[in-house]
Amino acid sequence: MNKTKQLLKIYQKMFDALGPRQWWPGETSFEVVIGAILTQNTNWSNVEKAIKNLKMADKLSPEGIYGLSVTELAELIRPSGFFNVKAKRVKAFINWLFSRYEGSLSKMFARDLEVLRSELLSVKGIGPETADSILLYAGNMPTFVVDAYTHRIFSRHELIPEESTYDEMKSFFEENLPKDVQLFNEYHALIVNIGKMFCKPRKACDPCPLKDI
DNA sequence: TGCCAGGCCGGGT
DNA sequence: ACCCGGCATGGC
Repeated sequence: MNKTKQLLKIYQKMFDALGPRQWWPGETSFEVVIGAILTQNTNWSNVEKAIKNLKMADKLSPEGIYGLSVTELAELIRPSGFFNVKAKRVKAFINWLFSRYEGSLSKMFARDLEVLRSELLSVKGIGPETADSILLYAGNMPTFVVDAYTHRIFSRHELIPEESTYDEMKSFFEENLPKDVQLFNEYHALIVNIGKMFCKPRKACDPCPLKDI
């Protein structure tokens, strides 16, 4: 069986197990961008509290965050953990957004995918997963998001080498799947949800929906 | 009650 | 070019 068929079969199994995920949670693309930074190595429920704080303070906008000091921002996003570093990272992104795109996500997303991706990676605090999450889930651009669950699930099933790098895994999916935003969106969402439920660190995956691949 | 969560950076080797 | 410690809250 070729890799494309295999990847689509896995997708089907996950979809059959969970149904559509409707990702990313968030009312606006800006909320998705901020959530992408805040969720770095952090449980989503904690991020929700931080987002809620920003909303209650009426600061969940480029202008709102631009007007906050790093200290004030850190206090609002405290529940998301690593709040001091994340406050700097969010501010770094916002400052860059204003200097490069006049504070406009629409202008930012009007850019070519690969160009924008490398620009995002140049912002301190935005790494490959955060950049790809922003591009795919806030910008609807066809880039595949890789994360810890992707690595854990696919290496355990011996579909990729355990020592694979981020870019190697990203290429593996992009080269063997149709370049389809909706598919990339749903595929990653399913991986994360399957991972949360069945693929814990140093624990057996049973009962794993992908058992007999 | 430790372990884990949708990473990334910077310094040391 | 890797490897590792640091960053921190909240849920189970």
